[in-house]
Amino acid sequence: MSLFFDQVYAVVQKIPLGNVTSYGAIARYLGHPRSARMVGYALNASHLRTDVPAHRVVNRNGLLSGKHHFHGSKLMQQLLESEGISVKNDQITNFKEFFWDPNLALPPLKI
DNA sequence: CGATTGACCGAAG
DNA sequence: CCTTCGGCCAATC
Repeated sequence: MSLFFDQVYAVVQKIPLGNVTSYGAIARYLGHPRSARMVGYALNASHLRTDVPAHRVVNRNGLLSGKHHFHGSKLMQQLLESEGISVKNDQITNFKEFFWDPNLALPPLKI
């Protein structure tokens, strides 16, 4: 199993309930600032894992870019709204307030 | 084995 | 403000 994928899952699991983060933020935290696509790819492979709240990960604009990959297109929005996050037109309102940056909240992996 | 494709991001024009 | 482009790396064709 790829270590990078596993790292992604570990970070996503640490996202506090009611907060969201972006693919790029996770990628940067893992030391791959320009491998945000790999984060998305990793989440695509997280279909089997129920312990990975992928709905809390959106793109840098707060847009639900991955909603199509959920069981239902509206499931992602419903999950976010159930956590107190408002979603309008596939976009998180006040995204900036709900944003959770692992680079600030978590201790750095490498010194 | 080369080409294409992603749940992306940032910089440049 | 909007569009274009390069980069990143794995999986699929």
